[in-house]
Amino acid sequence: MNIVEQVKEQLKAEIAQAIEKAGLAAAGEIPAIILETPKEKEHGDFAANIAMQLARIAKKAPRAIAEEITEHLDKSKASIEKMEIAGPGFINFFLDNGYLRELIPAVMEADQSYGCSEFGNNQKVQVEFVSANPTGNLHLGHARGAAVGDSLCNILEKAGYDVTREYYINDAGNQINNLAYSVEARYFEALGKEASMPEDGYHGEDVRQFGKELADTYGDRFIDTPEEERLAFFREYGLKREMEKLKQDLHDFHVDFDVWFSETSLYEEGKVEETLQLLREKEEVYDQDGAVWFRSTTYGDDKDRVLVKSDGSYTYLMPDIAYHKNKFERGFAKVINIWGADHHGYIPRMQAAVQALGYQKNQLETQIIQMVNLYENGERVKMSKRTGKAVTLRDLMEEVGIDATRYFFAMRSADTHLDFDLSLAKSQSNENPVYYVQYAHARLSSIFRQASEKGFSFDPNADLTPIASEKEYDLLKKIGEFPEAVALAADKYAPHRMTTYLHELASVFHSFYNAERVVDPEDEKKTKARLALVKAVQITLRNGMKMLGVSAPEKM
RNA sequence: GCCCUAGUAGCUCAGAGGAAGAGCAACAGCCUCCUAAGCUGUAGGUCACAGGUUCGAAUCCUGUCUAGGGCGCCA
Repeated sequence: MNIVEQVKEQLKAEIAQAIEKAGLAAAGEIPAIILETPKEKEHGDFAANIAMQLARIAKKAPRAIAEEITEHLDKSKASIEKMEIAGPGFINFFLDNGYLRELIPAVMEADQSYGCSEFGNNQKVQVEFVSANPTGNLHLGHARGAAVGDSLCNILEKAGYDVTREYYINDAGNQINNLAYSVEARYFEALGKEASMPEDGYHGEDVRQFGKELADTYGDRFIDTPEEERLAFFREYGLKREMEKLKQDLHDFHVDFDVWFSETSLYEEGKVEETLQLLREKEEVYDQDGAVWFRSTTYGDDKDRVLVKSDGSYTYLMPDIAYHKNKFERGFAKVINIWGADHHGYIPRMQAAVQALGYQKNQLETQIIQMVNLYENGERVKMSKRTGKAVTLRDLMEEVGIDATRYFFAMRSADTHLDFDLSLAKSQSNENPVYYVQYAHARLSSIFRQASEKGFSFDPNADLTPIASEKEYDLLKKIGEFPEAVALAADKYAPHRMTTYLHELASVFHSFYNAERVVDPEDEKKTKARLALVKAVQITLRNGMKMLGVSAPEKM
């Protein structure tokens, strides 16, 4: 708990005591006291709505209650400077903000771990995200999922969870057979032979490239090999190359996984069969029309779902249930899936499956990444997956850059449709929100360069008493909110709360920067104190940007 | 038809019981001074609509309208 939270707790305790002393309510009747940080400056440093909440218990008008609370409050104990009753019965507290200075050494001490909290109690959490089929390039939707997923993982880690990042490789289904056929077709094509793409083939440039590679390396060697053998080779080759590409693209996007989980491994280890057997024993499945059905309606799904088709093969759901069983067996208290919007109808059946396996419904959390529409110069950019004509993650990184792409995706709540404005993201101007935050960091760095040029050395033990202006306190308040902001973002699975926070922090800093001078050769004492303050800002900003996978430039 | 998302300033979006918010765009100012990719100020709103719950609703409930998406023995 940092000093801001301590002061808040103290103030809450004093309010509770005042309520008792005034005889407004007995100790057991007092509702949880909430202190808000008002948006408006005129509403003080903290505001309490307790008087309104007590209206019914005390059977008095809220403003009268507020009056009595303030009369019985021990101002000396909670560094209260002034109290005002406002609106329907808010009590606005104006504090002596000197205590905020204590944040500076605390932030410097914590350094890279500033922002961490015990919120997650070291609970084991698994986040599965991206998990795109290894059959082509990562497109816009995957890019959004990667940015949101990775940022969420960083946030969860900072909030005190033990996080595993996982990618589920769909390397067992039909789509891999189609990949093999597609590679084959491109291979023949590269050799100048007649070749036709399968109905559901993959038309991407990458697959064409693989065909060329194979033709260059092996010549016409595969033309006479038996089809089965040839396809097996192409399948392996295609999968290997696709995975290399995926990993590289994601890595370059600053997204790395702890576990790459192969669907095939579930089959090889008999996990799929084992899971089906378990469901049968638990009488969660039944046979009908030659197929095996999962009674998902027991757990609120619209209809029962087929697990084994009448031709004996599994549906997609079956290995996926086995996969989730495996997740929980690895000891994760919570499993978070980040899925594309096209999977959203799939949530109820997966939740049903988790319950059928004997786990709690809320142990599985599914976040949906909504659709991304691309705009350029005000025009909607049309994309077609079939022809492989789609904007890829790689395109975005090259055209827009990693920082802007990651920031843009992290900026909006994930479960709403996103209009991605390419022109805006590419523009090197103040219209682009990512620069606002980065510029703040560059300015901070510049201050330290200037300071050292002018002979000031940064002193972590500087006397901080010169820090006393409103702008400085505003900065410190914002810095003090950081761990709470991280924990809240973790609690709501909402990375976009971090971009909001960083924007606010940058804004308070820019405002301070314009109003006050840090490096002042005339006043060494003040300069040293402010350098320490500004160092705390820099640490906070940098930690936040790192969570979003955005770089913190020294110069711009 | 059923289910999910959304509808808040001109535009893009936060806010999810407590005092209507940000960025961009518009308008008016600010660089002899640590980076003007910045700052300061002005203007801009029936929070889609109608009911309900509450001391209090953009926020919760019910219904309606509009937009997008999902509803396979595909993955």
